[in-house]
Amino acid sequence: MTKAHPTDTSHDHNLCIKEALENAQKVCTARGSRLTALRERVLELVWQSHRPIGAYEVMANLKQGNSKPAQPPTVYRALSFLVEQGLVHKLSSSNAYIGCHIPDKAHDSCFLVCSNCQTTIELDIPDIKQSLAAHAEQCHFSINYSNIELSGLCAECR
Amino acid sequence: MTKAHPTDTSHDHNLCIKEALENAQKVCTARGSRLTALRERVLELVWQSHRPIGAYEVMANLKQGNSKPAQPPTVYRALSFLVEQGLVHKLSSSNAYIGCHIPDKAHDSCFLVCSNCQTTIELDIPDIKQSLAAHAEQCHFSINYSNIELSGLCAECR
DNA sequence: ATATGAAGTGTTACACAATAACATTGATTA
DNA sequence: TAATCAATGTTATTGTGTAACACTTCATAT
Ligand SMILES: [Zn+2]
Ligand SMILES: [Zn+2]
Ligand SMILES: [Zn+2]
Ligand SMILES: [Zn+2]
Repeated sequence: MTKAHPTDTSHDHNLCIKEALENAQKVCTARGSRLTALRERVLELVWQSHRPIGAYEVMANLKQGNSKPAQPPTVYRALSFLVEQGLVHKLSSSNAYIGCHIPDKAHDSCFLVCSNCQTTIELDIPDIKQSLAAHAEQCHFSINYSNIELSGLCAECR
Repeated sequence: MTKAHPTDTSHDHNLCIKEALENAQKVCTARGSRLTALRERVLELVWQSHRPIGAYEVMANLKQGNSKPAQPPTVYRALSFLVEQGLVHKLSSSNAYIGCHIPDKAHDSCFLVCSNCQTTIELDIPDIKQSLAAHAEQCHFSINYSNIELSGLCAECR
């Protein structure tokens, strides 16, 4: 059973959100970390769409919604927690956050960001990591973290 | 003749700077773009070391040196020009800039950033790009720009 | 040479992104 | 229950980047 791509506009996104929240609960329970109401709410907001969302946008949504309004430190702390737990990734080229769909699996992320609609797909590509490590080794360089962000056009937009 | 790696602390860095400035002149002349005194000075400051430098650090150095002090927009404009011309790359994960050593050659960059000393090596890895493009194509995604930043330990630091 | 327009730089003010420091609240445990 | 630590609230500040407009410099055409 293959999963629908986020670029498939007809997919049931409520299911994406539901799964993400369930996965988060599982992951946090397993690790003994606390997914508080605030953190869960922020995670839900990050999962609003398959486009990266900025910290201040999250904050604005908190204010609008039924949640209590929050200041920047509150939002950044929640986001930091989610990133630490691997539930959310940060895209440094746009200072924005996106939910991870495989938070229970250790992986090196590779993001495809559509330059037209911002829809973002996360790929887990072990072979690329191997290849990069080999190249790096030739410079006597050992990799321990990779940040790969590719921009282009998604299926819908091209 | 192989070139010394930036991580080789005994290399003649004045030569790096000299070559970078010469290359810049060539590239700009060939393209009919203007490498003004300010832009050249900023490029020289970026090439101060093989570590990425922030815009505000460049600005501070301009103030200290014999150059005229400059405001943020001035510095950012110069940096933007240099990035457009491919003379400098921006590392988004650290909001910092580093000189390109192959500005005359179209390439997709891959950066190895030492997490201990920040020394950064730029690799041109066409095969990785091919591989990434192939993976992306499976999601019906076409890549037109890649940002790859790897952190780890360089030869000196590990 | 002089006018004209475009490109580059100066200047001020502001917007957006992130964190420091400290107070308060809530959960856990002795 | 008291003590303790984790989480959140609050205020202020730092860091990063840009908008808008004035002024200067350079290239080109008359
Ligand atoms: Zn979805
Ligand atoms: Zn992920
Ligand atoms: Zn050097
Ligand atoms: Zn380069």
